[in-house]
Amino acid sequence: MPQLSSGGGDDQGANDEMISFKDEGEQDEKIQENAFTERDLADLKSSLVNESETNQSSNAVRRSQQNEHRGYQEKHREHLDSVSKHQDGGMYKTAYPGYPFLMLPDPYLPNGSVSPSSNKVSVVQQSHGMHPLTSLLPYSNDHFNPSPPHLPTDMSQKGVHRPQSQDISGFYSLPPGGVGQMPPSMGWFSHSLMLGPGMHPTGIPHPAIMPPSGKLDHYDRNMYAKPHQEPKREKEPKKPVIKKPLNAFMLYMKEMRAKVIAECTLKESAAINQILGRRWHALTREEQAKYYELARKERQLHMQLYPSWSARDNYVRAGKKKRRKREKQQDSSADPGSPKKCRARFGLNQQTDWCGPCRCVPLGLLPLSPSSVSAPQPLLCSALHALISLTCFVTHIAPYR
DNA sequence: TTTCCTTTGAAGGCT
DNA sequence: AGCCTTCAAAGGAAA
Repeated sequence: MPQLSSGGGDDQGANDEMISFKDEGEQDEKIQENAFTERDLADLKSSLVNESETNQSSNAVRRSQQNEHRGYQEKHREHLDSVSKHQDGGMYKTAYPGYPFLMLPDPYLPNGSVSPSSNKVSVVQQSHGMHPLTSLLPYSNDHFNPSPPHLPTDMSQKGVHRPQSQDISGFYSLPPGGVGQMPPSMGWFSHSLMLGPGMHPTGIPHPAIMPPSGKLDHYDRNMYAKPHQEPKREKEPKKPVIKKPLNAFMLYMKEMRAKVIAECTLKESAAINQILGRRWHALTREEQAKYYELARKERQLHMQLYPSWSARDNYVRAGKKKRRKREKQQDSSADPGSPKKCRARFGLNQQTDWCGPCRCVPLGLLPLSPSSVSAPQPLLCSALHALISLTCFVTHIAPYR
């Protein structure tokens, strides 16, 4: 992972982003060619720009929380400034002044996430005595403890997912509602920078560690306990799963999903993701840069916490999926009217297909399923697509040109 | 209960 | 180097 080879603010990471931006530039051109109207763009941009205002006005509870945060933020600003200097030459302070306090949900916690636009904002969590600020930070530090009983001092100690530590087990004996339940959020800086001197970040359980079930509810505090400490367990705890760090788009999705759901009254994630994908392309580079930078920090912290982790570790379904894909390809080669081929044949973009993103005609209504489209039917499919595309253009695209 | 859908980006493997 | 595959999140739908 070359982009992580150096400490914060590494040039390699910047290069990566330059590449990304180059791609984005190409994508911007694509967008202009595609069916994105100026009105769409304006709406999207204005909505993005005004998001914070909207959030504030629409969520009194959160506003009060933010007021509460302010003092805490200022309290920590000096600390964070020094952090910025160490990690990024203070870039966050200058480029993204509020960065560490971005209300991004935890990228690793499926249940405890908190987002500015999310309706999952948990007042309950804060009522448990947690400082509200903690919900604003991008990482979880479920096991944050200002005075942990056993501080691992061995800097060579690696990934916390290894069930080797009585050191770690101490973090799980925190009472419910205490700091041990601090939800999503302590950011990339938290482990290494907020736990006090002597605390190595890799000595702390991390939210990226997920139980095999993927549900944090089932997160067992004894997961890391030595076997002899828990002599009688009906089942041997399975190896916890360390999730991939979220990329820029995933972070953006997490933040914006609730907003899109509210705006579009859609619930189907696939449709929402299509919209979010289009909005992502509509973002300016500066707006995207915020998420690229967050993602870079995610990767950096993830690598610090789990140096030996590989994305390959989670390729559990590889064999299964490969097999299925091969079978599908075989089916599709036998069936010239498969959806993908059909769409490709008639020049409908797989990603921006009008039938999909605008949802004016559910794809499911099209005769595109392999079972229903056979060799002689592409003509019908073509005609339908032409009709649908025309209708879609007239109703959704043309009026805004 | 499990898998699919749908998006973008990162990473790893293969050619 | 370029391509392909998988997985990150999300939750309803389908199998």
